[in-house]
Amino acid sequence: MMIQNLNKIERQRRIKEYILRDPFLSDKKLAELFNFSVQTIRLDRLEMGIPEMRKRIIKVAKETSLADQVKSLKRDEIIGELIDIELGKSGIAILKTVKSMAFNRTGIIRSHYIFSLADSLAISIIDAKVALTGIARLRYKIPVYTGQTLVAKARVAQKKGNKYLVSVHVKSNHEEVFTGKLVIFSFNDKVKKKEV
Amino acid sequence: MMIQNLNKIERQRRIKEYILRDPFLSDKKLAELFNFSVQTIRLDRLEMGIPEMRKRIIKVAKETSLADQVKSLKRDEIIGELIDIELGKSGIAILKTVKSMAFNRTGIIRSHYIFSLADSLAISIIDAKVALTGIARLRYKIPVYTGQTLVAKARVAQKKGNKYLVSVHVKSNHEEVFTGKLVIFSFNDKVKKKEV
DNA sequence: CTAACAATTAATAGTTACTAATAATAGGTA
DNA sequence: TACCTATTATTAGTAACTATTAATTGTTAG
Repeated sequence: MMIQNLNKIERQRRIKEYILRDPFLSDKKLAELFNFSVQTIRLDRLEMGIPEMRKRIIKVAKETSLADQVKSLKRDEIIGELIDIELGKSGIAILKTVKSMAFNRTGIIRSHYIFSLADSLAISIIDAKVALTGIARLRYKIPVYTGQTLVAKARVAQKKGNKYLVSVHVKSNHEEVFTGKLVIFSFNDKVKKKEV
Repeated sequence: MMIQNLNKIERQRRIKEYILRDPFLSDKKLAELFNFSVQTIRLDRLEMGIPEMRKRIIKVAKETSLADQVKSLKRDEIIGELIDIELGKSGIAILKTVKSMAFNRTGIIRSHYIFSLADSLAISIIDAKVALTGIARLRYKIPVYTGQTLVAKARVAQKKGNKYLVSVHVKSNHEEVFTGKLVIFSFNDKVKKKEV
């Protein structure tokens, strides 16, 4: 019974994972995968409160069918729009958040979009051919929801040789939602022309 | 016959429109909407080559499903591919870097792509409905160039209530290029059952 | 007027992927 | 031995179909 029980729990854990990764798996397919009967799989699903395949598919479909309209964002749009910049000193960028940047369930913007905004702004204010992020400390203070417009302000706080300390503050409606401190290294690989 | 014919064509045009706008309409619902028999609706669908509701839903779902084999570039370019996961414990994801993720001048992958890989992996191993990044400490150790494949390993290092400390290590060719420590908070908006 | 034809509806059998309930079986444990 | 858990089997019923054949209705050309 002990061994059986453990097996059962382990099996259910794996079934859950499989379904999470591939909601299109029917009970029959799962039964074949795990070499258990269809009935056992069903019992497992019931015990875990996982709905049948067709309902799972409908859920997945609904989550996105409404969303789409707005297609894939161009990568550069992740960066936001540079609205002001003083090379070597500071810069401001804004990003209008859209549905595709958010978790479907909650409408909360995924953290890496905010980091992308901060990071690209920080890099773009460095007055060098090449700038690379070395270390970053990020703090997400308040969740940001789809539709909110983010304003990022970056400032070079310190400079030692080719090492810059840049602080970035992101606000939405005058409320700070994110702060970050980035250590960025600059390199002047070859000839340095005027500017960008 | 002329009038009938026109009606038929008109009806089919409208059915097509309805289905386009709402792929979840079954033949029965369409029959009710148009006040024709289910059989007529079916014939119309067949004549127009429109698949049945369930297939339409599957199509919609697959277009955006994370688990989908045929991955939509946009999303996967950012998130990478989950290749193993043990909910609540650890996970592995890989990301094949491409040109569009890099700076043109140097071919070095922009840091936020690496963070995105790490961050999404960290979030996906949290066994909760909603997980949000709160704090992050990142260290970029070696530049990554276009074409390199990144392997990210995340592990829950600590858990206190709904606060998780997740460490992520990203390697390329067995060389560590990035490490990060993320503090993630989980939320169960709709509590169902307790587990584990 | 009627045979022909299109459009529509009905009827029937078979499919998939289930739910829900009940029963049977194997392998332990107390 | 009686009980218990896990597993498997069986049966009836559901939605939403496919595929086929047949019946009905309406129009119209000869």
